[in-house]
Formats: sequence, C-alpha cells, structure tokens
Amino acid sequence: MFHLNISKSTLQRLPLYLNYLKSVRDKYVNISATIIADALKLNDVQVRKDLASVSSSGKPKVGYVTEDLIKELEDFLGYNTVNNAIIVGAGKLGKALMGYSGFKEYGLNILMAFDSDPKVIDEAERIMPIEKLPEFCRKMNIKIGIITVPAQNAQEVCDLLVESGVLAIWNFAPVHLRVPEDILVQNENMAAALAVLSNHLAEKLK
Amino acid sequence: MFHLNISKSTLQRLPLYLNYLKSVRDKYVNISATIIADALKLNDVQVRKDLASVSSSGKPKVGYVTEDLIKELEDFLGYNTVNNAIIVGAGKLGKALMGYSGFKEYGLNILMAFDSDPKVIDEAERIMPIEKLPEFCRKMNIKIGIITVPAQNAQEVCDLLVESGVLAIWNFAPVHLRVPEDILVQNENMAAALAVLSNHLAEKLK
DNA sequence: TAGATTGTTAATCGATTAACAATC
DNA sequence: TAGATTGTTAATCGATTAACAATC
Repeated sequence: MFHLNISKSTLQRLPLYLNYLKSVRDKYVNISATIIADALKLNDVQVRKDLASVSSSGKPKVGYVTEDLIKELEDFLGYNTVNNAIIVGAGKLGKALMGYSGFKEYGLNILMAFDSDPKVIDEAERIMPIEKLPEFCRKMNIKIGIITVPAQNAQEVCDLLVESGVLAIWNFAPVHLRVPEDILVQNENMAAALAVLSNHLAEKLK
Repeated sequence: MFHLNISKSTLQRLPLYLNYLKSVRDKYVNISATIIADALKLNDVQVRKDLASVSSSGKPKVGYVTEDLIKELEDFLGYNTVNNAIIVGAGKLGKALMGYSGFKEYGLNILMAFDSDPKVIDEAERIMPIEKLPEFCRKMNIKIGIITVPAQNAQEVCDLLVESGVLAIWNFAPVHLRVPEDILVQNENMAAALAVLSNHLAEKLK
C-alpha cells in the first residue's frame, strides 16, 4: 500500500470505481479503464491515471483482473482497516449518522457521541457529556472526529478535538474551521450542495 | 436576481460567506472582501470576484453594507424561496434527512418520502409506496428529488424521478447517475469524503 | 488629498484531456 | 503479427492568484 502524491480529486473518484467494479464483478473477469470510463461517463485517460496511482497490475490488451483491482482499491481506501471515530453533537443529524450502519462498509466505526446539553446525555444510547471527550479520545486512541453541532459552536468543538489528539475532522457545520497544518478537515457542506441545486432550479424555471 | 455564468466553485463558497456574515452582523455595519477572506482563510481577490457575481453594491474604501450583502446572498441562494422536495429511500439516512429541520433555513422543504418496501410504508410518518411517486410529483410540482436508496437501485430511482418531472437530484448513493443533459445531479458522496479522511490518516500514521 | 477598497486584466497553477509510444 | 490497452509526455482548459487601474 503506497499513499504518495495522490490528488484529492483522484481520491474522491476511487470509491466510484470500486462501487462500479463490485456491481460488475460477475460479468467481467478482466476489466479495462476504457470500460470503466464509458460506464461512469469519465475520460478514459483520467481513469487510467487514477488507477495507476492505486495499482500497477494493469496489462496492455488485457486490462486489470477485476477481483484484484477491487482488492487493491479496498486496501488503498482503508475499507479493510477499522477506523474508530466519535461524533460531537447528538442532534438529529448526529444521531442519524451514529445509527447509520452503512459506514461500517467503509471501515468507519463510530464509537460514541458527545453533547454539551445534559438533557440528551444517555450512556445507554452511547451519548456522553462533552467533558468526557478528551479522556475518551486519548484512551481509545480516536483519530477521527465528526462535527454535527450548530455553526456557532463548531470552532470550539474543533479545537477540543485537536487538543484531544484527533487528526482528521469530518465537518458537517457550514463554517470554515481553523486547524493546525497537519490536521485534515473534510467539509460535508450540505448548504453548499443545496446552493448548487437551488441555483440550477432558478436557472431552469426563470 | 441574476444567475448567469456563475461557477460551481463560487456557488459552493457563497453559503460560507453568508454564514460568516450572519455571525458578525452585530460587529460590522460595513464589511470588506478583505476581512471576509482573512476570516475564512481565502484569497481576497477570490472573495471579491465571488461577491461581484452576487452583488454590485460594493463601494471602494467602504466595502459592503453587511445587512444588504446578507440579503443579497440569501436571495441569490434561494433561502427566501421555498423549494419542495421528496426523498426516495426511507432507510436510516432517508428518515434522518426528513427529520432534520435544518434544511428549512435553506429553503428546502421535504414533503414526503417514498420506499419500495411495504413494511416501511407509513403515511402518518409521511412515507408512501414508490408507486405513488409520479402522481405525487406532478400534483405537487416537485422539482427536487433526494436519493437515499442503496447503490444498486439508484439509477432506476433516478430515471423514475426524471420521468416524474424532477429537474434537480441530490444523490447520496455512491454511484454515477446517467441523466438527460438539462437535469442536475449533485452528489453528496460520503464514501468519497471518507476516502479523503482515511487516506490522510494512513499518511499520518504510517 | 491620500489611501483603502473595489473591480479588472494578466500570470500562474493544477487538473483534465489529447497525442503518442510501449507492450502483452 | 496485429491491435487493444496501458502508461507517459505534451497541450488545453478552468480556476486561482497576482498586478494594476479606478474610485469613494
């Protein structure tokens, strides 16, 4: 497994390839970048370059062995490695993410949620008071934090996570978070997505 | 309100500006692109260009009137226009999105969810059988569809939405959807986000 | 008037795509 | 061998950033 110099845009396409490959694994023993590109409506050189950063098992004329490529993508994407994570913010979105079993498939295991509101604390439901976050993170060696608090509290929660040893943050609050250089923030900005949708409709319907 | 030639990257930054402006509306009567750029760690020319595509009320030396700019951004982003939408896929994610009240703020009003599994249908909970989708969409003039079904069913659901008059699709399934040219697909690809997080950790911890 | 800030034109950068050489 | 496919080098494209002119 080598993880060098891979662009974010490439990285974000890899799960798409993996998903496509899984859907056709019974159909193709071997598969080419050309076929994948066709199916996903992408440029074939782009697919070839993306795959080259994950695998070097492609053979001219033959392409890739589908099962091998699936395995290489899964390994590369860490789907076979469990990453423990916590959520901060046990509102509707936080609870939904915690209850969503689909993340297991991607190697993400959400252990616990934290909230500052005493009324929502419920250790049986795996919701703990935020005061216990630092100790929990250190003890369980948590490296991924998920932020689902309102925008105005997101920065302080972010600071707390960084202090507690978290290295990567998945941020659902529509704010820019300031973090030290070596910490990654991945924004899941639903407001941004909605902006694109709404703008398209305004265009279409005007 | 003019919606011409605005790039997707600009569009996705606008909600960030709006959110920041709301957080400082009591502090600054006037605000400049420079201050916004500083706060959000963006390039000031970028912010200036982005704002120019939404507003022309900026004055040299003074900047923008904060409240006016907030209003202009909200109008542009359609936050003051209600867009009715439906969800297809009443699993955990679908239910969570339907229960999430936060979208109201962005002008998104989720009216109903649809599912093909008779066991989850519950009209009191606003979950209807998928067979009723086309009629509902036409009657209610639904233009936005949200897809939260498993990957393998996403394309057929997408086709059904397009047939039923939907113009913009918010896709939570990790697949590429084929749509006619004038239909917009906005992918909310959590698998892609997780790929970026996981790759960062693999880099850091190796 | 001076200078902070806007808005524009030009340069740079990174990602995508096209052209081509290598090879099973 | 012929040609489909890989992988690489060069060209293009779009977005970001830098330099600058306009102005309240």
